[in-house]
Amino acid sequence: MNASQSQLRTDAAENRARVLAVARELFAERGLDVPMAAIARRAGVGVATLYRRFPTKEALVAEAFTEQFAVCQAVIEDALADPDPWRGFRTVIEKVCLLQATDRGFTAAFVATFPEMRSKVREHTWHCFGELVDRAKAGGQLRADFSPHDLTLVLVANGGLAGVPVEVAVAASQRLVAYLLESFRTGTDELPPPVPLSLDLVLSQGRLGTHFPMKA
Amino acid sequence: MNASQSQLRTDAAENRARVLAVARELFAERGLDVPMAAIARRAGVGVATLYRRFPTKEALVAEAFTEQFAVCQAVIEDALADPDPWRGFRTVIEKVCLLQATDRGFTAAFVATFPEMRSKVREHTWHCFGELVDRAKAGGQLRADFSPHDLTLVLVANGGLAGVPVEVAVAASQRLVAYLLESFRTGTDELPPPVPLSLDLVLSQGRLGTHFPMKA
DNA sequence: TGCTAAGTGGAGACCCCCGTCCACTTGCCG
DNA sequence: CGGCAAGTGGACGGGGGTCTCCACTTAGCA
Repeated sequence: MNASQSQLRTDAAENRARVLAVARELFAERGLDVPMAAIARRAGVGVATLYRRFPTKEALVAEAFTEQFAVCQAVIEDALADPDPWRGFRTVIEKVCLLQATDRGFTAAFVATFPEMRSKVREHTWHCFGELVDRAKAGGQLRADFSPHDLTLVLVANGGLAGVPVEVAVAASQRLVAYLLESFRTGTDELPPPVPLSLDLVLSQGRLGTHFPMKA
Repeated sequence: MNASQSQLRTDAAENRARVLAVARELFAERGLDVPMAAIARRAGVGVATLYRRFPTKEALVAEAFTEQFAVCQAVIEDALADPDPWRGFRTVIEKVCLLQATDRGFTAAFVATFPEMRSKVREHTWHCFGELVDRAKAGGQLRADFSPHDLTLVLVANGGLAGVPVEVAVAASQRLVAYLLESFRTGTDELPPPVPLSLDLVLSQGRLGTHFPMKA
């Protein structure tokens, strides 16, 4: 897992770890647009050290968020193991949205690094979620016209909360999610057709203009 | 209304108008972070001309969006005139969200300039919406625990769509809004308490970190 | 303990953006 | 049609970001 760390000198390994910790902290607090210099300063190292360990800012971001993404994946797989498909479905959305609301950099990092992830992994996760959706529909608790793309929709909408203070964002996210889940479950009205808001589409834009100021 | 324009030389007035048009276009397409130089180039003028007419980028943004904000206000007031309070309520949300989805700069401009608006106007608009909410509740079509702050929640969530290509954003926004309206109307489940996501709170942060890259 | 390769920090190259300044051009009134 | 105030464009100052370079320090093996 950490072949890179094992051949590092011990002090270097410590620095690397501290940098990563600080990066996660700052990204969560302030979003991805914190300057590399700020991370370096807070970690008590020079900028060069950052760039020695992570060739680019994007690489640092990717490394800083792999943990969170792994959590997301685990959340989905756990949900599949749940005998109650609706509870599984609901939990996935709740947990992922909570993660997103808690960490200001989450959405942008997701957009910036997800395309890089081995597409096997992406497809697998996506497939699992599809499975979950199907089961929940079969159980009759999820509306039949729910589309898996609606997950992306939820993510994007919930991502709009980045930018309000975290405590507020969490509460707001919970209320938003509650509203949406209610529609997903009890809904009977006709909806506009599901939007093929595929992840790929959202991600494709590279950096997304106004929205995800991760530079490039 | 245009005391400023009337004493402009005719060529200058034309330039001013063209700049404004181009600004609206680019802000809508790419968000507020288009460089002033880009606007100048596309308008066929030099940067100095921009700064001669608009002391600062923020001023240009404000001017470019006053129209849209006036529309929003009109939408709310029209809705109050509607005899069917639920239809009024629904229409407000639909129209405002459509506006927002159509224009990439909308959300950021709103955040950047709304605090500047004469607070009389803000309060009035806000008051009107509250009225609308009360009526819709009295009519029994809007769930009793809907909070006017939920409007902000909708705006923020829908604002998350800035950053996807416009056509997609519009369709996605429509579906999102449909989901939410369904909850607002038919909802019966208990929700987490309404979040005091007041406009002021959202706006207070000055520039909102990752999310609203309007510089300052 | 001494030597060396690994590690380090900070200056600075490079780029992009906002906003200013000033020498030049041009509409328009008399 | 001539003169001047209004208008103009592009170079430039200042700031802030990413990433590089290089002279110096230090861990850790023999």
